[in-house]
Amino acid sequence: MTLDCSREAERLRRAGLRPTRQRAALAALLFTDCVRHVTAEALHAEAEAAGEHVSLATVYNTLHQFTEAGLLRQVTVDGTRTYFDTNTGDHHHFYREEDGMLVDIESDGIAVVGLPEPPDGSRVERVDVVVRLRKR
Amino acid sequence: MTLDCSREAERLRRAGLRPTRQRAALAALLFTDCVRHVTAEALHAEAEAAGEHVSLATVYNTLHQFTEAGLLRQVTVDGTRTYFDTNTGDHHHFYREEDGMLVDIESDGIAVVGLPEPPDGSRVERVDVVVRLRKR
DNA sequence: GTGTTTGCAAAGTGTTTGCAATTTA
DNA sequence: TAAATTGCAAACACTTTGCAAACAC
Repeated sequence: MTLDCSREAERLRRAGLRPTRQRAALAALLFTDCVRHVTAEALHAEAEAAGEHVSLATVYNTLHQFTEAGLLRQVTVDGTRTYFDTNTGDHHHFYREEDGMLVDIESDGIAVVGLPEPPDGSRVERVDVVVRLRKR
Repeated sequence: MTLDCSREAERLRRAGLRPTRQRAALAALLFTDCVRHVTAEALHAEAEAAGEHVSLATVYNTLHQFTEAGLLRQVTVDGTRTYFDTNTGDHHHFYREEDGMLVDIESDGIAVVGLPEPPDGSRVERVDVVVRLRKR
C-alpha cells in the first residue's frame, strides 16, 4: 500500500517539474509498468487509499502540468469527465459508456483513409478515433 | 426575424412528440435546409433573438427529446460543451478548438481500416472520427 | 530568503431536476 | 379534465481560481 516514489523525483526533474511530495506520489501511481487511464477524482481516491494526502485541486493542477510536460495525454470521450492517458504515443481508443472503460488501440496498422482536405486556413493537428462499445 | 413554424407541427407529430410552441420554434431553427451544429446555449440565444421565449431548461430537454426521437445526434468533441448535429447519418467531424467550429465529413469513401476486434463481451456501437484542426 | 507549490474554500461552467403553473389533446 | 410540458430556481458534477501558509532550492 505504500508508494515507491524513489524513481519519481528524477522523472519529474527531467520533465522540468520540481519534485514535490505530491507530484512524486501521483507520478508513482500513474507511471507504473502498464498504461493507465485516470480521471482526477479516481486518482485522488487512489492517492488517499495509498495514504498520501493530496488535495483534489492539486491533482487537477498536477494532471495538467504533466500533460503540458508531455507525460500525459488528455482524452475526450465523454462530456462529463476528462480522462488522462499515460500512453502519449499515437493511438486511438475503445470506449464503453456503461462503465467508462477506456482501452488503447495502438495505431500500428490502423488507418483512416479517404479523409478530405481540411478547410481553408487549417491544418490537421490530430485524428482521434473512438470506437464506442456496448455490451453484447 | 419571425420564425416559420408552419411545417414543424407535422414533423414533431411524426416523431411522436407533441407539437408545442417551444418545440416548433426550436425545430424551425434547427431543421433548416442546411446541416447545423448547435449547443444548448447557442440555440437558446437564437430563439430569444427570434422573439420566441423558451427557457434554457426547455432547450436542454428538447434537444435530448429530439435526440431520442432520432432527429438529432449528440457529438462529443470537447469536454466542456455538448453539441447537437442535425445530420443524423453516418459521418465524422472536423473540429477547430480555437473557435469551436464543427464541420461534417461525410463517410462516403472514408474508412477506418485495421481496427482490432472489440474486447470480451462487447460489440461496436459506433466509430467516431474527430479530425482536430489548428490554424495554419 | 525567494520563488514555487499546496490546500482550502469559494466561484465558475454547463447541465439536470423538483415542482407548481400552464398547455395540449 | 387528464396527461404532458414548461419555467423557474435550486441543485449538481466537475473543474478552476484566489490567496495565505508551507515547501524546495
